[in-house]
Amino acid sequence: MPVQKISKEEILSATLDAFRQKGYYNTSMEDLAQACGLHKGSFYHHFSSKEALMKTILEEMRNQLNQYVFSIAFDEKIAAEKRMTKLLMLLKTHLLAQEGGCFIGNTTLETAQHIPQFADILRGIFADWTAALQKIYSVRYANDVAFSIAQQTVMEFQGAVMMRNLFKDEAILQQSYERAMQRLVAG
Amino acid sequence: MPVQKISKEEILSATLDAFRQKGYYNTSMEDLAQACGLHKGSFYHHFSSKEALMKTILEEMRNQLNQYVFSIAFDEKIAAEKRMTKLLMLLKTHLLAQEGGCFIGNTTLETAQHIPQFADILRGIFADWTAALQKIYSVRYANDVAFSIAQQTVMEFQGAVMMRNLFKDEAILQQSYERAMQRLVAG
DNA sequence: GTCTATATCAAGATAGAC
DNA sequence: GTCTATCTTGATATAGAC
Repeated sequence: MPVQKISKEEILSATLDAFRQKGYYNTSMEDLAQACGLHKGSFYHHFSSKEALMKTILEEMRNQLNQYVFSIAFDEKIAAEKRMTKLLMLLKTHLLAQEGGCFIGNTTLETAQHIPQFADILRGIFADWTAALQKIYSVRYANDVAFSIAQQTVMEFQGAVMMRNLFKDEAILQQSYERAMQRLVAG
Repeated sequence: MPVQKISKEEILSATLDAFRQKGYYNTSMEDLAQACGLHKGSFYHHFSSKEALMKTILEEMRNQLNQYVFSIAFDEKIAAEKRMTKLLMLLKTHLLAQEGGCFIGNTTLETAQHIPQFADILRGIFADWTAALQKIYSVRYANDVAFSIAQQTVMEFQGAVMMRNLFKDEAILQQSYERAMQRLVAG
């Protein structure tokens, strides 16, 4: 009898990396299977389709971000600046691990226009993200202003990741982090 | 003898729209041919491959942007605020016409990591774009600061287009335009 | 649960008639 | 220059042995 080569969590992690590096449409089921050390046929035992896999990854990503990253914003025992630093650092760990761009941003641009299932989850992630930053910025600004600045920080992050990858210049991302922080302490 | 159904310019324009709406990998040669009112086989008479077509579109886009959009930034006879308004308005016309996101941003995220030919042109476009905004911001800031703010404006634009499309909210883009302007007049 | 083999289909690309 | 027909490849997905 065959041995279990890989767990569900490992599959989600390995295929997430594959998608991050090559994008949704340009990653084949063959690529995904190989990333898991499986043969193509075996992969279908775990996920019935590429779309089903991606949907699971997106839902899992949303849960992880809420549980481990965005939750920090609401911990009022910690100073706002500290919360911001921590949140920005963790965003990097969760969204920019390994090579490739921001998985959430890439997937949004590639699929949100024509795969409503994905768009719904992605909207949820961006809404949670914005709400978390809004919570932090709200120590300095009225709620509506804080929301607007939070949105700006999210947008700038997305653009910064793109430019960082295109120009291979880590400083671009770093500067956008500093601006996010300045809006909190200087503003 | 058959009639010329479509000119090179018309092909570039029609296929640009197709790519904008469905992305690079998710747009087939069949899609591209149909967008031109041609049959698949006929399309190869004009372009030898999808990659060759996209490369031509990107080069043409770079020329058009320089000629009709970015050039405005260097016209010192016009007031800086006026130049900014005009440039932002024209960016919309050239990059966000019709449905779909920002053609340049989408193509960058989808292809720049693994198609160096495209990455080179895209880097050129973003460099020109940043230099144009830097020129305008330089009426108020030292050159290095102006560069940094220009970069920020580009990144925010990219993120704003993404969020606008995801949330179907035109105001998101409008707000980022206003911030780009405020950095020039308030700062 | 994983493997090999295969069915099915769409995509990129070419050939030759008109 | 455009058409139809076809080749070839690669991708999604399934079947059945182990």
